This record gives sequence, C-alpha cells and structure tokens, in this order.
Amino acid sequence: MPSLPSGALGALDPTSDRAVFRQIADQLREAIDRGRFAEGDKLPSEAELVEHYGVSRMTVRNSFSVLQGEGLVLAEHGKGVFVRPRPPVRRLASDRFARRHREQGKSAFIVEADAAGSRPEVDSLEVKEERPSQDISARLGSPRRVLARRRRYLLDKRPVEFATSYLPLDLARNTPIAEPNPGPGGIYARLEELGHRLDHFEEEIRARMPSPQEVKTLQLASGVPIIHLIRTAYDTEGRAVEVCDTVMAADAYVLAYQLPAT
Amino acid sequence: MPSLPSGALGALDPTSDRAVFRQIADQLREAIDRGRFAEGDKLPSEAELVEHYGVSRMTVRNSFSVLQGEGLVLAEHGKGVFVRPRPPVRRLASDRFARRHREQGKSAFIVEADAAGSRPEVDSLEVKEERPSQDISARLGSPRRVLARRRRYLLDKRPVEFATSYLPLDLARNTPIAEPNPGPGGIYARLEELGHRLDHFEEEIRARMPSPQEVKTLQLASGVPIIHLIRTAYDTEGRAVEVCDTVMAADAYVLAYQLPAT
DNA sequence: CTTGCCCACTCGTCTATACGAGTATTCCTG
DNA sequence: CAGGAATACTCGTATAGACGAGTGGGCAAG
Repeated sequence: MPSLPSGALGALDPTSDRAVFRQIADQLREAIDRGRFAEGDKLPSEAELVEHYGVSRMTVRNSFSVLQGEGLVLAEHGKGVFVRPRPPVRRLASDRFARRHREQGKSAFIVEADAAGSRPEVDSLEVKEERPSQDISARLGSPRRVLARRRRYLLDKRPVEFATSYLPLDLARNTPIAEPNPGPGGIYARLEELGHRLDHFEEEIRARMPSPQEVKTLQLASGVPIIHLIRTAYDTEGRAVEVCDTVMAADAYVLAYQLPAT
Repeated sequence: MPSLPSGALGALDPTSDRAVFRQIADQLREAIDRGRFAEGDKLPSEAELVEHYGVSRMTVRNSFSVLQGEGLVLAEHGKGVFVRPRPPVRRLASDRFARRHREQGKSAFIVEADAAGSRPEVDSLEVKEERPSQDISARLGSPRRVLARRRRYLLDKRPVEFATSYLPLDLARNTPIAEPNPGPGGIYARLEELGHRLDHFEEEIRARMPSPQEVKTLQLASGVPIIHLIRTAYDTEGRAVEVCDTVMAADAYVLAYQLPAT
C-alpha cells in the first residue's frame, strides 16, 4: 500500500544526472500542472515524501524551496505546503485615466473594484512635502521640493498595490491636491482646474523581485515578483506635472494597452 | 584581526527573534546596497562566513539562497558568489511598430540593438503550421489552424526574449509571411500589402517567475522574473490578424508607453 | 456540554559531516 | 620555458539528528 493517497508521484531515477531534489521538484510540478493537485490543495507532507522517496528531510525541503521560488506552492507553518491559489486578477486598461472616466467622488481604483465585485480599500494614506529623489527630480524638471501622496490599495483585505504620486510643490501647495481627499475626479481633475490641462502620459514598466520592505508592505508570498510602473503626466505646455511611482503584486495584475498602428 | 578583508559585516544579535540566516542575509544585502560590494564583486566565501559568524555552513548557504531568490546575487560553481551585474536594459517604446519605423530589410530588433551598440542575433527561427492553443485561438477568432513563427533574440550572445507570432492560416499560407525571412518591414508590412491595413494593437502585460523551460531558453539566473507580453494586431475591419506571444527576461527590459490624456 | 489541556502532526531553524565537481593556482617534470 | 599533474579552494548535493513553534484534534475535567 502506497503511503501517498493519490499515488501521483513516481520513483527516482538513480542513474540520472539530475539532482534528487530536482527530480522530486519535477514530479511535484508535473503533478500540479496535470491537475493531480488543484489550487489550494495540500501537497504530501515532508514526512510523507521522506518515506515515499527514501531521502532525507532536507532534500525534500530543498525540493519545496525550488517550487516556492517558482511561485507554485506556498508553505504554511503548522499546516502544510499548498498549491498557491491564483488570486483574481485586476486588469488595468491604458485609458483608465481618460477624462471620460473621471467618476464623481470615487477614485478609479474604487470604481473598478466595485464593478468587479471586489471589496476595495485604500490604506496608509499620507500626504507630505519632501525633497525628491534624484530620479523623481529629473522626471519633474528638478524641483527643489515636491508634494508626495502615498497610499496602499487592498482588494478583499489583500494588499495589491502601493503608490506614491509626486508633484512639484509650487504647483500643489495650498491646493486641494495637498488634501488627503482631493475630491471628485482625483488629482488629475484638480490639476486641470488649476489650468494644467493634461496632454499625455508616459508609463515605464519594469518587473523584478521585491525588496524585503516590499514583501512586507504587499504581504507577498515568496516567488511573486512585482511590477514597477512609473507614470509621468505632461500638460499641454510639455511640463511634467506629476510622477506616480507604483509597485504592484505581479500576481494580481494584467496591464492592458491599446496602441494605434500609425 | 578580522578574517574578512573589508570588515563590512557586523555580528549577530542572539537576542533577536530574527532567524540567524536572515540576519546574515540582511547584513549582506545592506553591504551590497551601500556599495561595499559592487556589481560583479565576489562576496566572502561560505567558509569565510562560517568562520566570521560562527555558524554552520548550511546556515550560510541558506542566507545566500535568500539573496539569490531576491535576484541580488549569483553563485558560480567553483568560483564564488557574486553580486549580480545589472545587464544593459532594452527599452521598448510603444510606437515601435508604427509604419514610419518599418526600416528597409532589417527587423526592429536588429535596428534598435545596432543603434544601442549591442550585437543582436536572431536564433532558433521556426515557421510551421499548427493547431492553436485555446487562448490563441480565442484571440484570433477561432481559426482551426494557424501559422506559428517562433524565434529567439539575443544581445551580445545573451538570450533576452523568445517570441511566437500566430496568424490565421487562411491569411498567411503561401505568402511571404510563411517564409523564414518575410522581407523588409517584417510581417506587418506584408500584412498591409495583402490588404490587411493595420488599425491598432492591443498589448497585455504580465510578470511572473519563469518555468524551468523558460529558464533554459533564456538562460535565466535564479531570482529573475519574466515579462509576458501578448500583442494582438487588428486590421481596419476589426479582425485580429496576428497574435504575438513574447517572453522576456525582466532584467533586460523596460517597456515604455505613451498615452493620450483624452 | 463546554472548557482547557495535551499530544500529534506540520513546517522552521540549526548543527555536523561527508563526498562530489568545477575552477584556479602552484609546482614539478620534461 | 612549456606543459601537465597535484592541490587547494569554491559551491553543489545529501544525510542524520535535534529542537522550536504553529495548528488542530481528541480527551479529560469541570
């Protein structure tokens, strides 16, 4: 009688050059891909795999760490190792900042999430004046000081995004933009009211593994990268009026852009 | 006398709740961030750290594996552990497929790389007819069969991108598009010559950790995510005429988009 | 029945050891 | 001096054992 209920896992190939822990990881990965273990399912425990394969516990743990690095599984202390569930994904359309989408009162995030049936929250709101970093400063035309608006976004209690908007201080000071809640249509609506008619945005997208700080802020599982988006807003005079620096949990987002073929 | 030349690393805090291997990883990470170890520098060897901290080798290795997972360091068998050098980054502008950029003869990749001073190569070119996957099929309007054009791109001998274009077979068969080299301006120029004037593109962007297959194809270091870009090209009649599925080494790319504020 | 404790099971951390394999250096030999 | 072998150092893989800590179920006491 096999000690593993499903018998989904085979035997090791002692003649193979491939390391034992990699062979075990391969078998687990394939079992997951084939659906023998579904999302959220518990994998065999370390002790069971030790017995099944006749290897030491560290070898089994090594296999799990490979799969964790791939973002495939999630270990929970005291419970087991589980196939990582894929969270619902938020789709960011490239026209989400178009004027026609500036809803009354609520932010784009809240409106979209409500429409998708998720419960959105905004968190750790912070507005303060700062000296900009070199990168931000360069993008904004080297202002000495900037207004920074930080906030974290959550969907169904799960943090998914952390963003900071930077605006030249001479432009934002003593305006509704410096208020925690800038009012309907957000800061873009306020900028236009202040005479800075927006012309276009530039977005830069990178992906990388998170820093420990980002892991903490976004409560990221290991093996989940982040998408780093930097958006610069330009007015019709060609001046950069805002830079928004956003870090997103990559497993929660798809970015969608529509481009003319001209 | 300290066994470590630089003395950049401190001592452990035995009263801390933080695991020893995490404390060691923290100190190494901070030393790297502060520039005590520059890009490409060799970190202290496992044996040196074992002696410095008075811990076992597995604990030191555990620290290194944390940093590897963050994409910060790179272990080389027989040589040492090194601060991962940041490769030159390729910037993909959103207008790279505009008609005005269709150069004579060469592909966009070759032209851009030459301009940036890198030595570009295209590799493992493959053109064949296939049955499309469910996802590709849905995007192309459910054709029974498609033409698939696969190729890998390298910069200075390093693979950075792997892409497959899919086109409905009825549209591409027995045309220059089915040739390994479709001619000046690439397949988009050929599509327009065939009467499919391009109207717009849609691009979807995701980021995730690579599969073992992708690690192999792109020769990815551990701790490097991939950017997955799916572009669909539409003609003026609203028909999807091509889907291009691209997997990029995330440390080699920045994607740049320009969006109107309308 | 409810409460609370204990125990079994889970993963987390750490030690000590052994051998293998890739790399670089040193040193000896021709 | 040139070439190659021996050596020392590097990380890679694997074992065996120990203790800690989080979780959940069962059992016993109230």
